[in-house]
Amino acid sequence: MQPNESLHLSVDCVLFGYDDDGLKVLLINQKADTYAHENGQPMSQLPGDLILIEEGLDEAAERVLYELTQVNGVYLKQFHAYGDPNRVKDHKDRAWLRSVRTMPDQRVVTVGYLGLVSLHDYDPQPASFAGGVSWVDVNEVGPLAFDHNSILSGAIEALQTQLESHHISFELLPKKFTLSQLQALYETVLDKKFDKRNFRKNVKKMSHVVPLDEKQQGVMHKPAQLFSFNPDQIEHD
Amino acid sequence: MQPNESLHLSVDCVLFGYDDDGLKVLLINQKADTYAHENGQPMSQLPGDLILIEEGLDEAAERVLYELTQVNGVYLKQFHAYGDPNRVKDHKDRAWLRSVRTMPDQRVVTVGYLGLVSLHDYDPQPASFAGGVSWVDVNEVGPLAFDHNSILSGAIEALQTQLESHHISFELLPKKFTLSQLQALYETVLDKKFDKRNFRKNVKKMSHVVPLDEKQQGVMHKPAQLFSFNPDQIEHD
DNA sequence: CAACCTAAGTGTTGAAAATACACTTTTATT
DNA sequence: AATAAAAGTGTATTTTCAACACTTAGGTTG
Repeated sequence: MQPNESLHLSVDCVLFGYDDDGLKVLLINQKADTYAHENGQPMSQLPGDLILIEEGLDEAAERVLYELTQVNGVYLKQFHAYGDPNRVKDHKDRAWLRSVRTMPDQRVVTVGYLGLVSLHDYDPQPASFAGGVSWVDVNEVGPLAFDHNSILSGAIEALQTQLESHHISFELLPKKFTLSQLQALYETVLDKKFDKRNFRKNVKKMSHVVPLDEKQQGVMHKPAQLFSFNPDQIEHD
Repeated sequence: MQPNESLHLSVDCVLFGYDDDGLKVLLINQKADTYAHENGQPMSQLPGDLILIEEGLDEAAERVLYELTQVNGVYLKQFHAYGDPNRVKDHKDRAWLRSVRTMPDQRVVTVGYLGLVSLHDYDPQPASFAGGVSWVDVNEVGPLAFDHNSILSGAIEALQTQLESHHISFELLPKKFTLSQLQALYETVLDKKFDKRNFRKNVKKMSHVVPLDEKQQGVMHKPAQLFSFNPDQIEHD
């Protein structure tokens, strides 16, 4: 048996929020005087924290997300573990770590969680106990703390591969949505265009997308049929 | 900041080995007097161990696999982290843990790695420092230590989803293989039948499967054309 | 209230891919 | 020379995918 030591384990949540404006990710902004870039810009990071000693991983991700965003019961799934021994040893991160951790030099392995919410009718007012919080367009995310840029990349990749296979698009849409919204979501996440008529043909084959007796209101064009997602109808392979 | 404590982190390797006989998984068998089921049968488990304090996750998986199997340089990829707080607290596992760990009551989170080898021309002579080692058909695996049955299930699922998308079938085949072998591999792993002619049509489209100037020898039927895998030819999406 | 603006909604056709299916060939063995 | 065993090969049909443009409904404007 080799020598070994304990280490810390954290979860980091990549919470994606979607609205007609695009795909956003929830970031925490620290105060500039405690945690900043070389140029003085305040540091941003993914919401994450150490797990408690008697807590499962999924449980920890749920708790951390709740503590930081007041959001409960959203789709949340593990996608990858990040364990580079130096991932929390970068100079830029040291001062802040010393200010919040009792053992700032301890190695930390983190498990990345992918979360999805609709910014429409499920608008979380993220309330962090430390620092501000903001939704940032995924294409406009600057340098983040630790290895959070890699974690974000990993999450985007996981989102893309799972979007089609795992029926998770609905987690990002309001409860009632139009087919155009669904198409726009696919186009945003997968970063490619779809043909409107072909797209709608495919949706008609999905038994879990059900038309409602209701139309869009207050738009200055032909109002669209509203649809909703029926989770009971998901056909499992 | 919540109270928190350190914990242990391990890697567990699900090393799949394939030959004409089917898909196998490498298990470690403990001695019956130190680690056994209620009925006295010796306990089996996946090869895994605690990671060292200055070691990355991939690095740890490689090392642990090497120490237990003498196999180096095989395909090895993280697929899931398992962190149930009670995953090493089961009665059946306690005695053994106490015999090998300095802190047997410490919580252990483990990261599962999926490994692939060909049992043909890459036959590892697994040499474990503790207990025997054996290849077991994936359909004949009995109850394992800890939560290793779940980990194995997770690995099989990951293998199935990645087989087609990640060009990993070749990790399981000998360097030179026939199309019938390739087809049998697909049928075994995905547990479904393919039509011979259609299967071969699809393979012809894969530019990374290249025919050799060589035929099978010593078989009492028409000898098959041999193929090999050219890693340079993989078309990346 | 008529003209206009905007996005919704709708079918067909040709190309490509997937499926279903059975006989001939080559080698080793007897 | 006959036999056994798996290798190897082509075509016709069905299904899926891809490309493409006009009409409709409601709101706003003049």
